[in-house]
Amino acid sequence: MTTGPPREAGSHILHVDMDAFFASVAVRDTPELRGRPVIVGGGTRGVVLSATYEARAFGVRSAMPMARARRMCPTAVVVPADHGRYREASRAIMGVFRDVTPLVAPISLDEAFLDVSGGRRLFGEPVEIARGIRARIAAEQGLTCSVGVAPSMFVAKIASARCKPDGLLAVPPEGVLSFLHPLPVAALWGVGPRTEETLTRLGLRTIGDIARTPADTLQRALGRGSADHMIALAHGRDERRVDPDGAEVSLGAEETFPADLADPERLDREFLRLSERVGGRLRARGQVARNISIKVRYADFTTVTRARTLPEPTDVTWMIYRSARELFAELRGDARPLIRLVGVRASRLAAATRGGRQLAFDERPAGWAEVDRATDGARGRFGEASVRPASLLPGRARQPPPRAGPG
DNA sequence: TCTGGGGTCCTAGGACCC
DNA sequence: TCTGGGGTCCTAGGACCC
Repeated sequence: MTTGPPREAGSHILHVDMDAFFASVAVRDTPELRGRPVIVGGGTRGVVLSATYEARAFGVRSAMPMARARRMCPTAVVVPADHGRYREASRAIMGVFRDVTPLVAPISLDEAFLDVSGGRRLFGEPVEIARGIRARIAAEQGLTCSVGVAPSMFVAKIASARCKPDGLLAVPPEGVLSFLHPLPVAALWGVGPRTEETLTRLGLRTIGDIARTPADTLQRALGRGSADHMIALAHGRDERRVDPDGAEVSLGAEETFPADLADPERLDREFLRLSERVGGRLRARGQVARNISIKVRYADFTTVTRARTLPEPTDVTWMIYRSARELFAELRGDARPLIRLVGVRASRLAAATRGGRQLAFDERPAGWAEVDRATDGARGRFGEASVRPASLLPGRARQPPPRAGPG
């Protein structure tokens, strides 16, 4: 999408990022937690999903294994995630954004880019808009956020990160290079630990160092695509526009087991369960997938993926499951026995259309699609737990999944 | 320290076609 | 009979983000 005014006219981009979002929602809803180190996360093999600044003072960070986080901060209050609450707060926050511009591109539940170039006459200068958003979110949600204001998305993103928590930082067009160049390379969006290490080996520590490095040196180290992209950013160039309706590329479900699994029947049931989730979500969104992939993570954490392109796109649980189990069966030959995680993903998504399908005779899509419709309908009326395939029912664990369609 | 679950994007290499 | 080159589709792996 290329909505919005041309770059030359001067874009005004906001990046709004909630502060310690999950943990802040927990503290807001449970006032006794205020001022204490709070960690959202858990599970036997969980990681930290969010931590208050009081917990971060002990070194606790997002994505850190919970066991390590508890050791670093034994006094922390650990609370389980409550995604319903986060979604609710997120909807309200995104609503505040959309009150000032239709050009809102959510990045996650707690983060979005806003193009406010067109709203200046109505809502004032970008910094005023940013102040207004922060005030409304504080008043209506009892939550703080940080906002970066800049001529481009990536500078706005870096700016919001540099003023956390509860901050506001505006970078004017003429200040972009002097803002960027002293920053460490890892501040660039897309530079993670690996790329940082590569850049460090080249003696490049700051974004300014990248800007001063010959292109071919970076291209040899990082590949042409990444190098050119990084050089453009280091010079403050970012052509991306705020795209309010970016289409999803894929959709998946995965699960890490409390203990590693070897039992083929249990693994098979997991693939069925995950296929159900993926199929249900596809159907709820009115989409079909052309490609199905599985992911298997072994006890030693090595991870493999296998994918297959379907002859026809599908949203039928049985088709997804059948692909998944075939891919897994092909993997079993050289697989290590203990498995930590399995996942199912649907990609190459498109809008579902009625009719016009040509499928092999033995695939019986109509029958299975009807099963899905009945299942989805019952779920809608009676809740998620009301309908499960027979092989997922308690006491039926040993029954193999069906091999052919109904009817 | 023992590593979630949701994703996106990029690269390399092979198959295949002209 | 010692081996082109471009384009497209596909898969696997990996880096990265929240």
